[in-house]
Amino acid sequence: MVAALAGVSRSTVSRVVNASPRVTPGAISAVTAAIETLGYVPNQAARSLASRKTYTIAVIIPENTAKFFSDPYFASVIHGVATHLGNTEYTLTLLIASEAHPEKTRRYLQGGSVDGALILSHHADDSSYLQLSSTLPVVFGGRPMSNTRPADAGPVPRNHIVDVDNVAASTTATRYLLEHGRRRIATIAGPQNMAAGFDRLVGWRAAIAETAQNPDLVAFGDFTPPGGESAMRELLARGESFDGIFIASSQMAFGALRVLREHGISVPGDVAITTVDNDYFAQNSTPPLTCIEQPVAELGVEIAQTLVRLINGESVAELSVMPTRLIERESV
Amino acid sequence: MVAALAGVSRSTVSRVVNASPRVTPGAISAVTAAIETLGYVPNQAARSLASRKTYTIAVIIPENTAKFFSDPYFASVIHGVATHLGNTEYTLTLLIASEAHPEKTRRYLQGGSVDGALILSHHADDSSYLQLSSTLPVVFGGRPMSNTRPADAGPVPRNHIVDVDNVAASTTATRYLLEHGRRRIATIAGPQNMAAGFDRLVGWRAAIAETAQNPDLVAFGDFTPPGGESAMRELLARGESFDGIFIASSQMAFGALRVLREHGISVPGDVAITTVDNDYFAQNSTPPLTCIEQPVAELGVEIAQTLVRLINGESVAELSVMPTRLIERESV
DNA sequence: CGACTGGGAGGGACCGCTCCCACGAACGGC
DNA sequence: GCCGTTCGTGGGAGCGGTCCCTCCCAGTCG
Repeated sequence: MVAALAGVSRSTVSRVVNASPRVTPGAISAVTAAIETLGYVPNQAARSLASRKTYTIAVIIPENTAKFFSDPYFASVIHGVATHLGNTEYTLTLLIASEAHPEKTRRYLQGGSVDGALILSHHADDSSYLQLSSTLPVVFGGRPMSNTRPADAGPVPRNHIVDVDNVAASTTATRYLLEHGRRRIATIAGPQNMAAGFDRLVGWRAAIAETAQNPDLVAFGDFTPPGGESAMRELLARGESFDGIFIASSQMAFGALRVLREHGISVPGDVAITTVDNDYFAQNSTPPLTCIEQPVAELGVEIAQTLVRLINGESVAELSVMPTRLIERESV
Repeated sequence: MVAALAGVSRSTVSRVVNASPRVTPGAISAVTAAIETLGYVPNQAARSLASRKTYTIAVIIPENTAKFFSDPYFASVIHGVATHLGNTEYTLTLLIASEAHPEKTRRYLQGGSVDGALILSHHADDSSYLQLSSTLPVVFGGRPMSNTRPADAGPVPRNHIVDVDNVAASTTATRYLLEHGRRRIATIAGPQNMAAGFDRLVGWRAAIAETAQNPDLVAFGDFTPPGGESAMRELLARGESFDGIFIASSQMAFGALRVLREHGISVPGDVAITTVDNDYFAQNSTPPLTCIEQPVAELGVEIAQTLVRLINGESVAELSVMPTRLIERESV
């Protein structure tokens, strides 16, 4: 191996590879030369077996990849994560969790293949991840879902969370409609088994509660354009009129807009819209949408930073809430 | 450890964990019980060090994640890959390649962390991956780019490729416009450093070459909606008229449509459109687009299958070309 | 000039698992 | 009843690193 060619011991090779300060320049150059000619790459398995470190971090993503991938939100957050991790010694890996074979994911995570895990967009359904942090450093991007509800099986370990205040954000977006003279405000809410869906409906309700309106103008979508379409169709089919609507994601808003256009309903003339996520859809629909912007990239950075600190054993705040801001466009 | 609690040797534990047939039912139940009470998860590093297998496969994705994620094509292909791998013992991992620190990716891939790698959408720029297959089983989803050009540094090892015939597909799509009476056919081509972009332009040229048309009605985009927008603006700004256009991706077509609408140019009245990728954009734009459909999920399955066979040392065809088909809609 | 000091290099145990080999018991055939 | 098989099990040698401990040698000081 390398040690023989360089004429030194394995210990010295290890020191050179790990940039230990106490090595003679001569030894360093001999070893690097040997590494070069041999095309040597240290075996990660052996290394992590001995050192109990892998320097890789996993982002766990649900198997139903289509939804995950198509949402610019995740792309941006992951970009933020990757950016931060790029400056560290950690490698980022996205782990596709096969729902049919959860033990594969478990083996990977608990078998020491990674130093820590990131969970974005947690569903109420996969409660397994709530326990993960007792085995492994874990950070949730967005509050995990069961925290709203009583723990069903044993105590849930304290989880580290980086989130935005979805309730406040949607209250703001809904009030904005009211402040601009709209009186009957509907909403298209997201999936109720995800915090972003749940909390944004809570926020809408909070704003509506301050008015005399009957809070029943709700339809549900799955955060995708087709989901927004069918939710809007459902809302229109009910025959109740509304002059403003808060839509829980710009992708749904995009789908909903198509339906409004079909029905000859003008925006913002007949119906004003506010939504969440300042992405391509919000910026480029007709008209461009007034929306709540989340600091997506910063969110990613913060999540990554939190996890790395956790791995290093530093003490980190359990909850970090990032600010949002409202961007005014032509849809109101 | 587990062996002590179960009252057997480590060898027997290993046999049980690896489902070896030659173990007494009694021993099996004793070991599984011990595993259960101890919450034992085998250490992957130790295991892969000893067995030289990791049972994980990486999809390498370029750092500029935004483009990658937002393209439904990748989501579908990866879904296909994940589906196939879900039925095997392999775990799928997406490796975000930090371009600023290529050695991190190299260590991960060549350091024995994975049994094989998948490369989707290879750019001409990252030639490093062309050599990867001499170290590791590798399959390219879509022909790697330098294959068109003379090797610049040493011999390129033979790479396994799963692809669609992009040239034929775009020729078909362009001819379709001609067959429907269009006479001046433009194109919005994709990035020329990617095979999908390059080949689709070649295909368009091939169809145009059969006509008397001057083949200069080309603008370039980056496969995204904004890219399609600016390409269309550029095309219109040139002042040359055209009554048909082949757009190399439906996302670009989506952006281009916005511009046509702005300019009051009707589709298909004034300009007919064909494109590639039967995704949400093609199906839901106004009007819905005639397009070439790629068998995206099947492509993923085929890619995964090929890689697993390669890892198992089976002999596999170096090139597998999947069929495409044209779907007629209202844009022509 | 000898003893002390400290930094660089080597030796070997060990990380947790796999896998080969050897051992012993049970069983069947002659 | 003895020997040859077969099958389950245990023992031990690695896999390729890390890291602690020891050793050696050169430089310094009394």
